[in-house]
Amino acid sequence: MMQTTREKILDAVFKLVYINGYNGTSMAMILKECGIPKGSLYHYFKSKKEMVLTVVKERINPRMNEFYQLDVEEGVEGIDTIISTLYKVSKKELLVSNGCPLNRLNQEMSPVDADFEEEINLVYDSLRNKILLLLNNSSLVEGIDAESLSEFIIATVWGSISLSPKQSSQKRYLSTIKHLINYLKSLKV
Amino acid sequence: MMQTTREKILDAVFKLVYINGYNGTSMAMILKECGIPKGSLYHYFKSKKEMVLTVVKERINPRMNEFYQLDVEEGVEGIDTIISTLYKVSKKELLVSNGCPLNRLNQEMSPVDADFEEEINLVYDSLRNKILLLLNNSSLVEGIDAESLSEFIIATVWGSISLSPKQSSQKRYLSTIKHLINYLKSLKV
DNA sequence: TGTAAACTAGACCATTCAGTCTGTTTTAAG
DNA sequence: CTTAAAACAGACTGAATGGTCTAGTTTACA
Repeated sequence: MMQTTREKILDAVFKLVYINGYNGTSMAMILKECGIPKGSLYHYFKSKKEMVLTVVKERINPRMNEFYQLDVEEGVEGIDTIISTLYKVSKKELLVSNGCPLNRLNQEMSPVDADFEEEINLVYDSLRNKILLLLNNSSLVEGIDAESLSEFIIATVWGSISLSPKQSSQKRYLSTIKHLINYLKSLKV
Repeated sequence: MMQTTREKILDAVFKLVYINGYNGTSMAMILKECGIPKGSLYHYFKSKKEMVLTVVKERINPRMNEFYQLDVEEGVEGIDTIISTLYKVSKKELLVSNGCPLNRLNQEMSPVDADFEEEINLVYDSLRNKILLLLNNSSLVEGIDAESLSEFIIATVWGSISLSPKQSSQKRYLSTIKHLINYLKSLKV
């Protein structure tokens, strides 16, 4: 199936912003990457900002949901779904190469632009809520607050991915995740 | 004591880059912030890049060491020093407001510039090595690898700080750190 | 006090930036 | 076939970018 102009643009923007960040990516770079003239691009998006926000919605958000498959399964303890997802994710190389695209943009844009903050938090919240749902569907040892635990899980995964983005080896990342899994297992009743 | 021109520049750069990132901070902004004319500034630093790298060395690095006081204490289990430092750090508000300045710059610049990557990794490594030293000075339950545990600690703390930098409340951050402390305590023999 | 070096000062420069403008071509509907 | 809208195309614009240049001023020391 042939890719539409709009899709070509979004793919190029995702790729370049993932590597160079928002301010590090110029319109000229984007135009060159997707080989589409300026007039066409501005036909689809009214500004650079709107374009990148669209990438968050239509590229990064689905990607996050694809990576972190965290839906409630019949007859499976929620926390076991989380653990097995963590295992699976730790095997996927591409995620680690430049850190988490959402987190990267979050660091750069959220402190400086409320629209980005809002859009990025939507993705983050949906992820956290899925984890929360799974945790509430589990029997945990007493005194464990599911909400703060869901934050902890996300914080640790994101922290692992974002540590020294360029050279962080798969192995290093994996051994970090093992500690998280280790901790989660200790919370099962 | 009076502040030198060079110090004024570094302070302004630290502040602005912390908020806006590297590419989001222009020379014009820096000049305005510190009220120093261009010619003077370029007398001290030959380029924007050199200037920001100097900020990493002379502002961010000492700041990290000041925040994370992780030196070996006589007669104290290393892991207890880590735990009490985590407690202390979680009470310091300023760190959380815009995330960790080192991590922020890391996310933006490391994938794109080898000099930044190197300089930032120096700070990160010194922190990790301190933690490693403390862990090696502790009795941990069997099967725990101190090296990967030190990575895990940093990943979790950085992840906690960087999650939704703007609005992440102190409370939320604190409850995340509690899980880390909880885990660390479970590893004491 | 003479003088070289350190520092201050800001006008100026080429380049790049995001975004606009004015057309041309293609598509789809009647 | 006609026609209006959607899409393509790229030259052009004003503002902002990092950095240079040529001065003037202060400092430190001989």
